[in-house]
Amino acid sequence: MDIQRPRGTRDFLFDDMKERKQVEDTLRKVFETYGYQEIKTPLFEDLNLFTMKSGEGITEQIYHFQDKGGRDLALRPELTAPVARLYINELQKRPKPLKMYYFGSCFRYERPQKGRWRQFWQMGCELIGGRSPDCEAEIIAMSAHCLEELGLENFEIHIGNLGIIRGILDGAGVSKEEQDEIMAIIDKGEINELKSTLNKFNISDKISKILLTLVNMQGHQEIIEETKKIVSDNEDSLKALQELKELLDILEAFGFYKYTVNLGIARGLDYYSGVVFEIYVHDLGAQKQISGGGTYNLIELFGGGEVESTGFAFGFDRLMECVRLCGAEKELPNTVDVVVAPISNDEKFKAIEIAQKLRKEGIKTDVDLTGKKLKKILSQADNLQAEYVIMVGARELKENKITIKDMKSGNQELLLLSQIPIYFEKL
RNA sequence: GCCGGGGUGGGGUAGUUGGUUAUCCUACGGGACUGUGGAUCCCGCGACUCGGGUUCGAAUCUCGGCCCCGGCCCCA
Repeated sequence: MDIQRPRGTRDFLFDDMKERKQVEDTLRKVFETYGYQEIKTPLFEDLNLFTMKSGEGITEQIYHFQDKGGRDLALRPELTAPVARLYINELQKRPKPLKMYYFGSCFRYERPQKGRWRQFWQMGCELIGGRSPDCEAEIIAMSAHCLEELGLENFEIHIGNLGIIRGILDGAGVSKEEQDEIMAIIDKGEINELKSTLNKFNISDKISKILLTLVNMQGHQEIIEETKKIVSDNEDSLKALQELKELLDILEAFGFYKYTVNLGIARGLDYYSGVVFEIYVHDLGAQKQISGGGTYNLIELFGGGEVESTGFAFGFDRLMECVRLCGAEKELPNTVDVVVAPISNDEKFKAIEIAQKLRKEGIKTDVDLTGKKLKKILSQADNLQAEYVIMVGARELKENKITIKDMKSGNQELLLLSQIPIYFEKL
């Protein structure tokens, strides 16, 4: 019987994992320099955690099941809700702001395609209990920092504030449900569908015109002034706009200018409330969004206190795709530094002894225990990109020596057993 | 869930107007070389995605499943 890997999942081989680990370590390092601490939540959670407030879209894509106790559980489709739950369960009384990051896989039952898998990894941060818009600026600047650290350049960071459009809709007396529907269509970017929906909800021509103008607003700081004129008679919108302006100013203090103000971004998940942002890499094709985030009020919805929180996550697999695409990969570390080669079976014990000494010094060492011929061992060592081979043979051992071969130059010399640690001090 | 393109040894491929034993490269194992790698030569290993149909005969035609790729929907 031939058992296949489930659809939409992947096996990662040695080099894949080396590359992924490098990217993971890079992000981890950046997050930690901003004072974020790692957390880990379960792979599955109570189904309600996700169905409650993540919006309709996501519930159809959830892997859910009942365990033997009849509990309705779900493989997590995202990590923001689990982190909010963790906060409410464990961290409510900690001093604020709380900065945390996570790295883990999520699951969605969807049709796989480029940049989309059924098991995928997210790496992101949540900043709970900070002040808006300062924490939003930090999060955005930090995500840009991550991308720069990875050597990526071809990304665009789009920033918007849902409060501007929500303010207009509130002012026009549009219900929460209708608003959500409208926001979903804006997120899609379907102008015609937006027009017909605005019509369907009997929204006045004047308001419709404002909305259609807003969703197309894209640019730099000048957008703020232009938008101010358009929404001048709506206080909530003006307030949201002012907040966005402040965010941009702070962002520039962080040293980041390469942003795009985009009032047309809405985010798929319903729990976002204020500032939202998305990062695109157009070369990726259809699944070009590598990150998204914003400010949300999940914690309140789950029965926690009234706490501002902002978060974002990288689609880790898409990030990997970018790194590959841009040729930004770093050199992969070698598998072993040294291979110890017993010339015959008689030297096997001695070879093991030498290998163990090296390993205890932290040197990546392989020792051949299969009784291969020296020729094969050298070939294998070459394949593993070992820097040195230590040949342990009867001739040398008679004088308490071994032969050490530098695999790059091909040079070799005799060494006393006692000198081996000294020889490798430089490694 | 929908549309389109695919699936041949471990990896990459040739072959598809149906017709002997399915091509080549590479990787791997062994040998030429009894203690010296990345070279050469020889030998070996190993595949038609799965199931049904048409046929004297199917990798090749046909139907369906599975999986992969690109796109839609949706999303990271």
